[in-house]
Amino acid sequence: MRIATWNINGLKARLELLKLWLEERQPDVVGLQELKTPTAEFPHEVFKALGYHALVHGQKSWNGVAILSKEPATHLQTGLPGEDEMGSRLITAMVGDLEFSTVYCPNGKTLEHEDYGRKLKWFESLKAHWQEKARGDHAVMCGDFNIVPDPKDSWQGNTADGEIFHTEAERTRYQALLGTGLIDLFRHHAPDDQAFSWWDYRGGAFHRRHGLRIDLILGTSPVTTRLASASIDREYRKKRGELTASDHAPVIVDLK
DNA sequence: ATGGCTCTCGCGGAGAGA
Repeated sequence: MRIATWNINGLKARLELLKLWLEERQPDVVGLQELKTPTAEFPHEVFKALGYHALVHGQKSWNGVAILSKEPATHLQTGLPGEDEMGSRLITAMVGDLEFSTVYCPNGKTLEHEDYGRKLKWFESLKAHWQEKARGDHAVMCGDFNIVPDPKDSWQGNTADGEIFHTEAERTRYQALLGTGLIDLFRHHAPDDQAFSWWDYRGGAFHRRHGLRIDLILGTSPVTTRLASASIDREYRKKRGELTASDHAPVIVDLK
């Protein structure tokens, strides 16, 4: 079973590249973030033609998440309880025996901005939500977490510690989420690799390897026993002909 | 030291992203 997460930075802008990627990589389940599209405008027929069902929690202009799956999924949760004012950032479904949740975590903007405190609170809500719900043994939470888990996950290494995305306060909340029983599957598979999932559009960051690993697939312990491989699909961070890329690459995990 | 690019909305230029 192939699962994946991808912040596509606008569904309409990325639709043709997303279709190419689905056809080439053939994931069984995908969490998408930053649709920037209202739920009612989601083009279900485009994905149906490629063999995918979709569950969508959209919004005009910003945010928005969706789950694509080859087999029909059973919807479990739309939106993070108590955090509606933060926008459309969570959707969860059962796909076969796997509980699959995808999240678009708040950015926070700057340490001084009021959104930073809201980001920290949102993570506390996410942890509480994940902890209080009864979970199946096999559960995955994937998405754009907007936190660099470890200095190794930043091109700047530990020199970025203390900056937004790299603060103790953010990392403490991320660790608390893991404390509910989640494991970073890429890191579990490749303990020593430095690999990034996001590169700034500006300044040739991608080619200079100035990136961050902020797009993660977390899984419960039973999921790690099924882990066959984990990778970041850098090829799809590249422009393809006239098709522009997102600033995020897809992350892919294969389960036995 | 700063901004460097791309997206959305909507028709000019601003806000957001990370």
